[in-house]
Amino acid sequence: MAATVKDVARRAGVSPRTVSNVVTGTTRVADATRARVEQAIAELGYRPNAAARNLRRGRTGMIALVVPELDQPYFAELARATIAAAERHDYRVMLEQTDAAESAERRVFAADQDSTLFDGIIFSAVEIGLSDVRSISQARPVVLLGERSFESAFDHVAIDNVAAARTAVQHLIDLGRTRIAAIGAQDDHDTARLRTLGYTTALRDAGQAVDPALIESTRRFHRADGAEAMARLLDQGEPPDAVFCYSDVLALGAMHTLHTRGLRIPEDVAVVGIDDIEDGRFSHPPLTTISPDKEYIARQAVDRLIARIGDRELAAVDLVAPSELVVRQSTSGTP
Amino acid sequence: MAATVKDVARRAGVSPRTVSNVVTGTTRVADATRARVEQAIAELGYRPNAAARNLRRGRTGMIALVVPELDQPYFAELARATIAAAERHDYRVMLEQTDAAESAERRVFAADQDSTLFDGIIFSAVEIGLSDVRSISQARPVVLLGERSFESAFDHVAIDNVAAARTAVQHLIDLGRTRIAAIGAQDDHDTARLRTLGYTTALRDAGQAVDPALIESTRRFHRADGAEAMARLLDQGEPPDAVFCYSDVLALGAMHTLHTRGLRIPEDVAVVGIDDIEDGRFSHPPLTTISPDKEYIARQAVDRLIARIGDRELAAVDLVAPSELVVRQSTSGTP
DNA sequence: TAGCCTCTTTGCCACGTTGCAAGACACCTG
DNA sequence: CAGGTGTCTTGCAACGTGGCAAAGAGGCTA
Repeated sequence: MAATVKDVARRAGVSPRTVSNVVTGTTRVADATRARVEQAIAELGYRPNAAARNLRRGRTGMIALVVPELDQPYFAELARATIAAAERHDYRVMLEQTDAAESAERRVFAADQDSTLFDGIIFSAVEIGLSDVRSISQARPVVLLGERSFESAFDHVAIDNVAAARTAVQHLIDLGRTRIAAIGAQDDHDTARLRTLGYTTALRDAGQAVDPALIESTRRFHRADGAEAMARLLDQGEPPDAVFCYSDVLALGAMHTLHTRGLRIPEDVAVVGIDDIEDGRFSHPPLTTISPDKEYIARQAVDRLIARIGDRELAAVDLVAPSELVVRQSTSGTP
Repeated sequence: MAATVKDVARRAGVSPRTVSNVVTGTTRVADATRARVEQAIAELGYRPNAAARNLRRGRTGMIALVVPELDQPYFAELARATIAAAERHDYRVMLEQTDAAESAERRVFAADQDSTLFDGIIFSAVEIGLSDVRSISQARPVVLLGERSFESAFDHVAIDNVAAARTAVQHLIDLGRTRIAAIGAQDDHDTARLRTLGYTTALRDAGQAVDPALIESTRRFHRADGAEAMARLLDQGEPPDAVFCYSDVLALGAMHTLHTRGLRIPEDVAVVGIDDIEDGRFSHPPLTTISPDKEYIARQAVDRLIARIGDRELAAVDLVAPSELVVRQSTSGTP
């Protein structure tokens, strides 16, 4: 049986309350007393019981970060940044994976079940619908990451996806490319929709026609999806001379196919992605990408969530995270 | 204020105890009563309070997985598998990052502080020393992942690193390579040491000399470290014709340098890694690697940890996870 | 119809902690 | 030396749940 405040108190010859005062540091304690208590704590190896503390305090000091897949580099990097941001508030982060739409429901439900385990939730899941979020939000504060069509009701942090996509495509246009494909479109995915909008807007602004045959949908955002989409594009009559991928991982998959087919990057096909994951910096060739400020996103999301935990009545805000084009050899040619 | 069992009980016209019986399902409850209680739960949006439940039950249903860096693909994939394995036992996984040796101490300490938050810990951190683990292990069950020189004292799951390294290097020897370099050696890292042992053993068994100049140490296991180590190897007089990297990420970094220097893979330099991360399947060329069974590792670690939570007196076991060579184009030539 | 048995439901209490507010004590000022 | 001030310590109670064992209800057998 682990030692409790009572045991420590007995050993140090003080009341349990004083032990608590020493441990939490909220109240003034005489140096001599503190020393005695600390020694007793050390001797007994006392550790505060988190469950009891949580129960008494009415909060757990934990927030949940819900992502589709932890082993997608973007989310892993985001998770890392989120954990770091939460740490500064003395909060811990519990990671939840939704995997896929179907599974997501189950998970979200599970998260809701054990809800009292978290003080708040950061959702970076794409599959979750408005009603799901709403039902969760009744119970506890929620911050959403990524675009949402129903964003106004909740705190929300994202890059400007239309602008990001436009910038990426404009970069390809500036290189003189005229058959620019897109990989990653998804009708039921808000972020993807905005990126498609940015893509078509950029083309139209440049006076280029939008060819639906050059817009490839993918079921998910995996390397394999990017590879398959690229293969489909190449199997059409006239291949593209550039491709804008809605994520770096898709782009890496697309490049895989291009290599396999013996096409040169960027001479035959230029490739640009979004996310700026580390893989892209070391791929062959290194990947041009739109780099969202993940630290900013994580920090804002955490700060906002914790503010909301403190005051449930705060008005919802939309925060736009910075993002910038990072040009590497997948578009700019071999150095 | 959230609804409690008392509120539900009042509404359903039963005692709080009956509500608890319905929720936990441990005791028989008449169908009519159950229906009434469930309706009241739904109406009030009642959710069990995790803190109170943990306090009463004396366990939290959470385990910690401690890894160096979550955004290293291997650990992200391992985390994913661990979360899935834990889920089958109705356990949740809390992820902790140690980042680096120094930071690790702080984290481990923090984990120990809040110790009662977890029922057990799975350590996949390389920087942690025996004394650290021992101090933690006093408080709660621990399972170690990866090689340890002090393994006998704790439950422990790992691949056979010597055999894995030998297999990888033997593969390069079989291809006729004669100047086989190694990237990733670290004197103070048990896993790295065993891999170096496997490397030298394979060379000696094949009658090849071990050239210390071909063994590159790296401070960490990042892409950049692999890239730099490869550059150092190439800057020496005679370049290697093959390189065995102690992780896929190192290998991807090494390939980056090879591409930059205009060397062909595998014609000029064959590359093999360890970990079988997804990146390697889509790199250019796809990476030959030793594939450890991550699902096995995660499952065994979780099963073992939970068994130990149930019985603290279990004898420590060493479990060897399967691993196999996966040959791709980074060694076998362009298809 | 009494007695026994099984199935349900319940009351009591403790898990370990901390908020609150009062109590104890020493010391200082006038 | 009384009164006051500030510092430090304490007792009490409650957070919400579930283990235990006993009480209650209803039905069946003899």
